[in-house]
Amino acid sequence: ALGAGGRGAGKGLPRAREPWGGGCPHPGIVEPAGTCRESGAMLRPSANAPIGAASGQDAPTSEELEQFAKDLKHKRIMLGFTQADVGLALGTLYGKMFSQTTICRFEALQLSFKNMCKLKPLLQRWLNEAGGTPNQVLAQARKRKRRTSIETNVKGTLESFFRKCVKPSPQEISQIAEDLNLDKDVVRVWFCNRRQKGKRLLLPFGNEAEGAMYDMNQSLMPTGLPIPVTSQGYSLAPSPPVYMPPFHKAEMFPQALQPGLSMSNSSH
DNA sequence: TGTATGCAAATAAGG
DNA sequence: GCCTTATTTGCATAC
Repeated sequence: ALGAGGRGAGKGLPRAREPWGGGCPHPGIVEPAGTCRESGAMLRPSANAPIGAASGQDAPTSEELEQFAKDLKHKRIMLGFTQADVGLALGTLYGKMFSQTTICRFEALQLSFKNMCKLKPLLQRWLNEAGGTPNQVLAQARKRKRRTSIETNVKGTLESFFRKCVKPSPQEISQIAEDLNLDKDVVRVWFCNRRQKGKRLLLPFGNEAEGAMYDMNQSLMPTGLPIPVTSQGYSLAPSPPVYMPPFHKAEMFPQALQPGLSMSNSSH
């Protein structure tokens, strides 16, 4: 199945790689959503202060994390492991698998400070034992549900449902899931995330006209294409799977939506 | 082929 | 059990 995930990724708008000292008030760690907003998890300690709230008593300083990330990368390369190897090893050795992406972001200091602190012990352990041979493999290395890739046309259909009703009832969700042959939870989470996205997209532009289009408690009148209706009374996607979201401005200025993106377009 | 990154699915926490 | 909000994590893909 083709996910919508990465098309266009890595191109023109690189996620700001805050090099632990950039313009952000919290230099170093890239915040998850990328803004410098003051979130508890994102609070970054001052250069020399130990982190208190981030991850417990002996949380590392940002300098320590930075050094550790460097060491990790260095040793990994020395030993001939790829980022994917490391992520896999964490799963087979310690029961918590990670993707190449996560390892990459750890090395590049692109995770939140809190997240860095959380992952460090595992990676530290791997680092300490990397030279040896794995002696035990955990059967269940993956706990997190595998990410579902929703096909583009199915997404289009979901968007159509969403435009008609942003908050379907559990029964409606079940029906939609059945219609689309998706897991009910996948549909439920999709609507949650979609509502979240809608709100996020509205923020940078205040309550402009587009904002008025979005009411969390109201079904929306489709503004554009007619939407076919199933026998159950739910609309089906219009044949063109491509949905033009009502938040055009946001789409035009993704930096504003991805706070992690730097307007200065820092390159890596 | 390994790494970097946009977008969004999944999860955590609190209500 | 479901919601919202915040955050973590990975798929897909460009480099």
